[in-house]
Amino acid sequence: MHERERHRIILVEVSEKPVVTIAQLVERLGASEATIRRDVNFLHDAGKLNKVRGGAESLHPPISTNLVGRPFAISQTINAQAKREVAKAAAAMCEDGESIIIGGGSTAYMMAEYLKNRQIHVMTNSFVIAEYLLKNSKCSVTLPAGKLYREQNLILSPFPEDGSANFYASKMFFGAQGVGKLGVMETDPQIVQGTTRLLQRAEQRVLLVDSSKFAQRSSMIICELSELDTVITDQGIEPKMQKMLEATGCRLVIAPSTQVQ
Amino acid sequence: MHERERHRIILVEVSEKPVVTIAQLVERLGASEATIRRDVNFLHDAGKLNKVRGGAESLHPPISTNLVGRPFAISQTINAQAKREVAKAAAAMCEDGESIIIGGGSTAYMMAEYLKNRQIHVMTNSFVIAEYLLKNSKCSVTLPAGKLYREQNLILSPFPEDGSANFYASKMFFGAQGVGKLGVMETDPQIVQGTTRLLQRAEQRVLLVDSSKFAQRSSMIICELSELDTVITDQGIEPKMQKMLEATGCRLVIAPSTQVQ
DNA sequence: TTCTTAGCAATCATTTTCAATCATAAAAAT
DNA sequence: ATTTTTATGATTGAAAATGATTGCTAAGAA
Repeated sequence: MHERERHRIILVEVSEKPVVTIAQLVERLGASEATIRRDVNFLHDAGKLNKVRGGAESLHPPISTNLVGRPFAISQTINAQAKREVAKAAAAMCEDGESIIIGGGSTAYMMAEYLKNRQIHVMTNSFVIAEYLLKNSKCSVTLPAGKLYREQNLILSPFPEDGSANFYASKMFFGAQGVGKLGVMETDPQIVQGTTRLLQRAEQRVLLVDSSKFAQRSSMIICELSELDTVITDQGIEPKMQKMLEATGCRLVIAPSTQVQ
Repeated sequence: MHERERHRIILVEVSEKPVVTIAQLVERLGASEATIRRDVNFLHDAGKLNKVRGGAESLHPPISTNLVGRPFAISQTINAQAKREVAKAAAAMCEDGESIIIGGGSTAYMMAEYLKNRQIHVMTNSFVIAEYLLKNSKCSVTLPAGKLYREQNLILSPFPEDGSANFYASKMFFGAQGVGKLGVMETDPQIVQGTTRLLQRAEQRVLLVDSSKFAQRSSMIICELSELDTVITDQGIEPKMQKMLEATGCRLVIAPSTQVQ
């Protein structure tokens, strides 16, 4: 196996687990311990991962270890690296002093990490985002009214007068279950309702989806593609899908890869 | 198991339970007692958790503070104990399936601990109560809309349409800065506004104050004593104050002392 | 109070991990 | 074809982590 190939696999392993041991990597890659150590040292020097005694860990350790909803905890780990790149690009679109809305979804959640050292007015219906920003940032945080759903970690309300009507944001960032020609899709009708209500409070709508979401379909449409201002995704997006998005008139941002190719 | 992995798991355990013992962690992690102690010491030095005799507890305002062996002033300790007794008596007033509102204040906050194993519909403008109930109980949790204030850990909104209008509760439990002949008092006008708005959504109003609050005064009146249905306090209340309260027609509950004499 | 037990830090032996070194094999350059 | 460079694997002494033991202290019970 080639050196680059090993590096690539090591980074994937590291981004998916909080920590991998040298022994695990030896097993996974079939190389000697010495080689793995050299690889880990190299990637560490290159700033691609964090070396710890006994193995390596991600540069971005899971920000909230005390996640409540299992489904949420799981969805956070798949495609973690791509999601992080997307989230980083999204955070870069914000300026200090700006007012933004962040919706649910694990990609949007990762934005919180990149807003840590910023001063932004954030409205969110995601309880974990609120919790993280409250404890780790200087951002001001505003919540809509509603019931707290454990599985999705979202605040949702069946009533239209949920207090979000007084909020205005220049941008809203949100994730989704799937994206197709017909629009942006979610599974739960309550999530759709909560998201669309927030969407009306924002001037620009920015969709955050890792490229795997273009293959996903779901049952309920949040909004049409033409209603979006920007879509941020990772480099895995197919040219066909890229063309389709651009045809709808929305700006497509492909987050730069932070991985070794 | 890897060191980082242990640290991560310990932090999860600590954030999920009010207090976790060394023995529990030994069991959970399969490492020796010495190692666990070293880990706990490390995390303590790193400021990630609070070390207590026999184990570790969360850094964030632990609902159940270990009374023994704390360098707090004795009066403070007694106050905490009194608050806990009051909170326990308050929780005993609730029945499963009931809808209640819990306001801010440290006494009300302690109620959360006693609602852990209950099934109650709770609306609260206290972020920490919401967080605790979401993670540790089966209660359903509903929030009003508003901005999150870090110092008070409260959700407050200047707008009347904050989403609480659709909620109804049989009882509202709330604390206060001080209590006098003129009524229940608080310092911050925003807190007064938020509390009074919630008070209107409840059938019965239950005030939770440890007896030291009868000596306190403050600048803004939340409501008059005659508007209260019940006042719960501890055994430290003076007979004079007791008479005054009973004269207003509200029920006075003196929480039984749980302290060993 | 005094006694008993549980918790804790310090110590030491053992095991694991690590970086440096060397030797070999593969690849590249001459 | 030969030399040079590079990558890999094995070895080794040092450093770090772990687990068991011990003596001490604090908490709780009698």
